[in-house]
Amino acid sequence: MARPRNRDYGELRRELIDTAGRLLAAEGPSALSTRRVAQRAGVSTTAVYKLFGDKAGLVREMFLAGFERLAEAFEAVPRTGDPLADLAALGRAYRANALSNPHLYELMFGRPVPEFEPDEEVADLIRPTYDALVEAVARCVEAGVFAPAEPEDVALRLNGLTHGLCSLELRAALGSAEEASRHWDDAFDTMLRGLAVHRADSDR
Amino acid sequence: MARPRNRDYGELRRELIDTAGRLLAAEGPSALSTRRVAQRAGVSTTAVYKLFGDKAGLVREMFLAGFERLAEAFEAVPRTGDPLADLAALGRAYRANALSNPHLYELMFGRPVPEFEPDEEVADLIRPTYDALVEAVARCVEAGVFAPAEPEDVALRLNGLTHGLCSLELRAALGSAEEASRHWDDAFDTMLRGLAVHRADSDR
DNA sequence: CGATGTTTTGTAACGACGTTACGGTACTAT
DNA sequence: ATAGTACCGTAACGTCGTTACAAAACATCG
Repeated sequence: MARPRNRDYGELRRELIDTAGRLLAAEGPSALSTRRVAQRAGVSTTAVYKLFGDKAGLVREMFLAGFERLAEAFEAVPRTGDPLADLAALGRAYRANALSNPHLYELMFGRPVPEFEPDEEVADLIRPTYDALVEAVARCVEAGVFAPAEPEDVALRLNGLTHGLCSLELRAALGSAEEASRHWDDAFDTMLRGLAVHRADSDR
Repeated sequence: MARPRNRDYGELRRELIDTAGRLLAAEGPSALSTRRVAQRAGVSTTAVYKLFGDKAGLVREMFLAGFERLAEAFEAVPRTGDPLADLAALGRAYRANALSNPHLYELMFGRPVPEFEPDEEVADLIRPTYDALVEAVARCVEAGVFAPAEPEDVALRLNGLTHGLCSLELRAALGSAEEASRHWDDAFDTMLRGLAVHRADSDR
């Protein structure tokens, strides 16, 4: 004697997340309000709270959607016989993803929305994406392209550099697109040269 | 027939900026409201608007105060005969400044307050601090410690890495303080080795 | 089919925010 | 003393996140 069956909310969920993403991209973080998202999707604000609990819940889903996109971009990177080239391709994929979803990137790796802070569960969902990087580094070490080192440590260094460059580029601190590409290439060259096995080490 | 003399507002300005900084550090970006800042300083919200125009004006001053602190930290780094050591010391000063003023750092290099975006004038005030880095790099190149390169380009690479590492550490992604220090040292070692003149280049 | 009880949802409200209009207060120059 | 201007606090407007409440929708049971 009740109404136990919930309707399928998957569609509305996706629609709201999508709407929120477009709103964020179009008008920036200050436009991302539950009211406006609901209004754009043609539902009441209550619906948002029913589905996501609060604004942080909505932002959390956007956050996860962003990581899904990044994971897809990583999976699209082929695994060739050249581990160094694969690693560089991962870096390019990371950069391209950041540039084509700047606001989502800020959401994922900046701190623009004070309502939401990633928790333990979210961290677990993110880890596999990071592991792809670690694994690419491990292949470089195994192939003898890199000097022996802990892949996790090297991945962290590369991640630091990559995130820093993304951050600078999104702030337009890398100049034009061509200049930026040059900076990326140079920075990666430098870092990879530092990681490589070089004769000087064995000479001393 | 008037009241032309303006009182000296310097004190109240500093007090408000300071109060806002402490509020930001204590309770995060969401607590940074003109109302609360004014209340803490014991004045009316109108005073804030009188002195800073709007909230963005206040945030702008906080932003500049943060850069002043960073500039002071940079100036405290001595200029020894070892340009490489000086460069590393600059990196450590940057890191220490970020860690001791995390919210201010977010304000300066993240994007937590959507109300304020640095303009041209602010960029000019910041440049000298960045130039200190460029100059330190130039000394390394001149001394023959680094392979010949444009100091601006190399500085950008180092800035990218440094900012990326700060960003990761502020997100607690670098582990304990000791682990983080090790990561910093390793990352800088790697990058600096990549920038150094090494025998392998001339051997080929 | 209709009654029932739960789920869903829109309306309206609360408190806090940024911002500003307004009116009173304080003070200087005459 | 008075007039006129700078200053400042109060209160308001619109918007925000969030929630209480009541109406509506609907699956189950008689």
